[in-house]
Amino acid sequence: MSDTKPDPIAQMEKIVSLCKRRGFIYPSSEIYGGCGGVWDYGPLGAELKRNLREAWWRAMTRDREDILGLDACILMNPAIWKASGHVDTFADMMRECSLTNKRVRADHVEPQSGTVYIADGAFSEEGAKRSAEMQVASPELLAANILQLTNPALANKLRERIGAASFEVIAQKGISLARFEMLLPQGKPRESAQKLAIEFYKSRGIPDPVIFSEETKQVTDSRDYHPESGGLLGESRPFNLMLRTYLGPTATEADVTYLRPETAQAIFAQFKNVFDSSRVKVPFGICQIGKAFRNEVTPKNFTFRSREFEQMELEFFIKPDEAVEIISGEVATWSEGADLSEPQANWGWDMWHRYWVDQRTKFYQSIGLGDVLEYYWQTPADLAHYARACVDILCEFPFGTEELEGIAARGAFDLTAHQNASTKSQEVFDEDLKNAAAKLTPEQKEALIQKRLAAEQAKVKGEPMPEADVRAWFERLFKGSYVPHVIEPSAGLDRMALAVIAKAFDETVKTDDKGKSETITVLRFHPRVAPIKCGVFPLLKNKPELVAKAREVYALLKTHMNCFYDETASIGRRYARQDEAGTPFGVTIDFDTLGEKPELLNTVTVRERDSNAQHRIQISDLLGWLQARL
RNA sequence: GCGGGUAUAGCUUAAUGGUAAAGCGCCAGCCUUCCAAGCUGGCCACGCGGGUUCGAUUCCCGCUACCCGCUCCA
Repeated sequence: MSDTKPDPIAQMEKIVSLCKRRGFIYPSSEIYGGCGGVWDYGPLGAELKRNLREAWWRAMTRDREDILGLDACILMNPAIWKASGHVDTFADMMRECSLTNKRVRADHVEPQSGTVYIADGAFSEEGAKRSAEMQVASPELLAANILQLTNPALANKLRERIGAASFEVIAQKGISLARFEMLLPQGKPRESAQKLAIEFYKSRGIPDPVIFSEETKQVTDSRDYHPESGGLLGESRPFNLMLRTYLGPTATEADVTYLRPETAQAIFAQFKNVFDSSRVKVPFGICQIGKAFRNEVTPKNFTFRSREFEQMELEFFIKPDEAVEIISGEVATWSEGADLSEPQANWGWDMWHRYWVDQRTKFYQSIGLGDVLEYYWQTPADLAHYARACVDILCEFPFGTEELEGIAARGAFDLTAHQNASTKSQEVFDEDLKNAAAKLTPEQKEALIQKRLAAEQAKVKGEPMPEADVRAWFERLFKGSYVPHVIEPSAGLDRMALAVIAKAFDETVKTDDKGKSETITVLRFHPRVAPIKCGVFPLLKNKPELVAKAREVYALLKTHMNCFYDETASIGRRYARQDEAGTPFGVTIDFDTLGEKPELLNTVTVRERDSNAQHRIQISDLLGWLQARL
């Protein structure tokens, strides 16, 4: 492995290039000029993704007894997105601040009064001088600049003739015609706005801005300025990161629905069906893998943030801490060094949350990402009001350390929201709880209620639950009924695939005897996720016995794992090809296999990608040998 | 969404106002007894649209995509 930190941009370019060259990832719709923020997986990428998907699914479902799978549709009743809050947050008319680009809901701007400062543009002193000197090289620039300075009326005519966009392009080298307008904050002098205006024009590429003309005006009860920054707000326009579509032939507004922006809501919406049809008890989980869509403003970093992506989400439903306390007499909370290996009946949400962070970490270790992980524990200020805790599992990419997975403790927020919106109960009945609660004295019950009331008062975010609601909730609880709480590990499959590729990517420069050096690229995938597990090669192509034997070995292996047969070019080249595809093992059939040395009859060479080590293995042992290492 | 940059073969690059060169790769053949050997032959490109021009891959404009920075990320 290389020790030096490579240039991150060059590193990403190499990875993108390799991905295309070897058939991992291609730009979508490339022959038509592409499609922004969408990427397709080629043959190797599809295998890699499938391996990751299957590893996750196996870890969640088959390796456990307490998690069930679900495969819900991308299209759902739009009421789900209303209930989840997605529509409300993003379907409104939004206005964007011209200074800070912050967005506010158009109907949330309170009327404001005060002094407005306006600057009509600025030019660069140095730039103006320079363009005067450069008149031969750039007469249009000079013309535009001089016109702006000396004859704004004529400049406007020029702008009309060639169009604002062209004019802007010509003039922008030394001049910005952008309008700066802001409402002065109460008690701030005009100079503070001038300072901001200078910064504003600097950010538009003018290093030493001189403002053309300034004016001030008084406004009363205006809704056109950002409540915090004071910046002029742009036109209001609909803003929603959800992709809209129409469900039904008429395609009217009444038929609008959305491509899901996350898979999680389907799990909540189907919670009762799964619970009622599966004979499970809380705690248990429902997991799902599927596509989700977000109309991202800025897709970036290759596949890291795309508009269509695949999520792998688990909703793990647990008892509210109060229920745990009633049943077990105590609630275990996390402390450093706590044993997280086996879930316990007395675990509170905190322990479950830690448990899932631990479980997910083990998963990442099992696919070879263990040593590039970092964790970010959201502070109370970061957290959404309904969330109790959230940890981001981050991974080191060439472009930075970015989120792979979020593990949130969301309380009963989601199921409660759907219960309220749908008017269908999302409660479960817990007989143990009912029986335990029946043994409580009224004083003990009241103590539990008081404890909760105090906790509500101590909340950092959100309104405390009214006492009457708290008492009603406990009444249901004492009868054994509650809406389960949830821990949500939510991972992005495409990000995971990119992380695996970036982690595996390795380049070394090799110099041969003649002093000729070349760059060797190897994808050091963990064998478990490698798209091709094993290459099968006859040592030489023009010896029919070798080819026939190699085809035989290939046939033996290919029904058990993804193998690749290759007989062209030299054996070294074939190894190199597979190195670049990340294939961990290569099997070579040589003359000894055919019995040139009788003691080696029916043995093959297995070559390991990472060490170049070679092992002589009996063909009859080969499958087992390989499977033990995958 | 804003600002800056880039766009030539599968990949990496070159040259040019008169239709494009190379390396690597890939394919076929020969050869080759284990880490990108060699020989022969072959395939494949100026992102899209418009303008200027006798002629545009080259100059100009627009679009699209990607990269960088800002913004956003429920």
